[in-house]
Amino acid sequence: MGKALSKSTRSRGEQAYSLLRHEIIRGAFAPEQPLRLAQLQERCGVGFSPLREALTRLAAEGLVTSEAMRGFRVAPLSLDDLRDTMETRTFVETEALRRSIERGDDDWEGRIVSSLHALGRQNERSHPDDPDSLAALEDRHRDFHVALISASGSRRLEQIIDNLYLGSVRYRMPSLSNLSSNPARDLMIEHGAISDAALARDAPLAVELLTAHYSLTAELLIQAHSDQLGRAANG
Amino acid sequence: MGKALSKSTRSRGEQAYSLLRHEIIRGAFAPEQPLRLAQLQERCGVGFSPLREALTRLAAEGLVTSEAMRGFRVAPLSLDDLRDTMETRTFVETEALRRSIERGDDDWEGRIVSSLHALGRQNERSHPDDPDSLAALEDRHRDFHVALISASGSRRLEQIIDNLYLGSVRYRMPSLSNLSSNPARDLMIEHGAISDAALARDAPLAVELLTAHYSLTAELLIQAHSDQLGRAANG
DNA sequence: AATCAAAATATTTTCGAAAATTTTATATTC
DNA sequence: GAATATAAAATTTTCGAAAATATTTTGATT
Repeated sequence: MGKALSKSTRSRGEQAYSLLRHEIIRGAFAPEQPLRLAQLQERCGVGFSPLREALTRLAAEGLVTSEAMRGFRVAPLSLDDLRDTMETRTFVETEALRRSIERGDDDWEGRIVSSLHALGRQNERSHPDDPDSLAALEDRHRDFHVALISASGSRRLEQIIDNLYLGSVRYRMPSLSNLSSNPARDLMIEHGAISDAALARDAPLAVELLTAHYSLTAELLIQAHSDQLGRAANG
Repeated sequence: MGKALSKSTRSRGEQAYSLLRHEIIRGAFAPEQPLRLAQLQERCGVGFSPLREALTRLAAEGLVTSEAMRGFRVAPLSLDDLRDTMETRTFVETEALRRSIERGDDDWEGRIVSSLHALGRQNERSHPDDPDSLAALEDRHRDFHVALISASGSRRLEQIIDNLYLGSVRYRMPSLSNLSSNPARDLMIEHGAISDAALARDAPLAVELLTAHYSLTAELLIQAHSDQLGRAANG
């Protein structure tokens, strides 16, 4: 049997999936907005079947809602969900961090160091006015947090963390420039401190710093969105 | 066909989804077995499109794997995954239990009492030789554990718990008769003790009992499956 | 004007054939 | 005989029309 290098055959359904995923995360659609097939067909350039598959998958992941015979909508955003998501994230990720500190090997340390470095470089390069660079920064940020917990030894925890990240990233996107330009905050210092504590195998400190990191993020996001969502409800 | 009184319009895709979900949980298909569309089309009585949607959703939930252009398979089972799933379940559910004990109101207590009662009744009624009654028992068992954590106040934790239950139930099904007929174990006493501790708002005790409950279940399942999976690997 | 039913329109959902891809079988070469 | 190319079969994936269902509009009645 020939071990030909597998040509990455991305089906149309997967294309549609990742495109829609991106657009929803980016905030290209309003929350609760109906996602009409005909419209999406034009936008994505694929037929009904792969489109419905993509939407079904996104529904299972929580990015869209579906009602029988009434199609799909963009999943709603709410302050309660934001709070819940960030709290749950903290709860699960701190456990995964503890386990990683316990079990992590040289490769794990390498992943932390290199992802932190990449995050720093992208941070220098990024500019609040350039959406692409901010999206890249968001990706590096994610990579760093994934690296931190990448030695937990639990596939299940990793999956949960991945899904919770997905649930929280939508809240960050619209106001990311706000967050990163917050003068009272130096994200790189926070990340560096977490990284140091993890590499020093100081689990209590690392957990405390990660918790503080997420608490502060949650507070800022809640503040940003309580205005925004409140305005939308009254306007 | 059928009486036209259906207000709840279940689409064919949803029918196919819940049918396949059941069959996979029941163990009607072997792990890693390819799920051929033509075959399933006959079995479920629906066309390609709703079938693929159902499979896509099952894949997102972890019951099925999918590879581009090579279709779907029943998700594999492994000892590592079993261990991981039960450990993660314990970690998440004990937290949800703590919060429920903290926040639970009269309705929460009512749900625990009534679901425990229903579990006891079904337990009397069930017979190891009757698969239907065992499936019903499994459902009542699930209801009880859902009731226990139903005042956590966290939709996210509930979702995670739901998915982890789904990930573990397949390991229990084939050998459920083995488990329930284990002479060294009285499940009703274990459940009663957990219920009592929860209603008495004794969080540490309730958590300890729930942990022990899951640990014992995990041990028995691992024992049962290490034989079975080991045999399959060597034979 | 308000209410209701029926028609008209819009949208989702399903079906089955056609296209694309993988897998298996067959033939060819060295 | 092993390896490789080519053809045939099996299977997945996609498309667009048709069916099923939801939503809006219309028009008649009170």
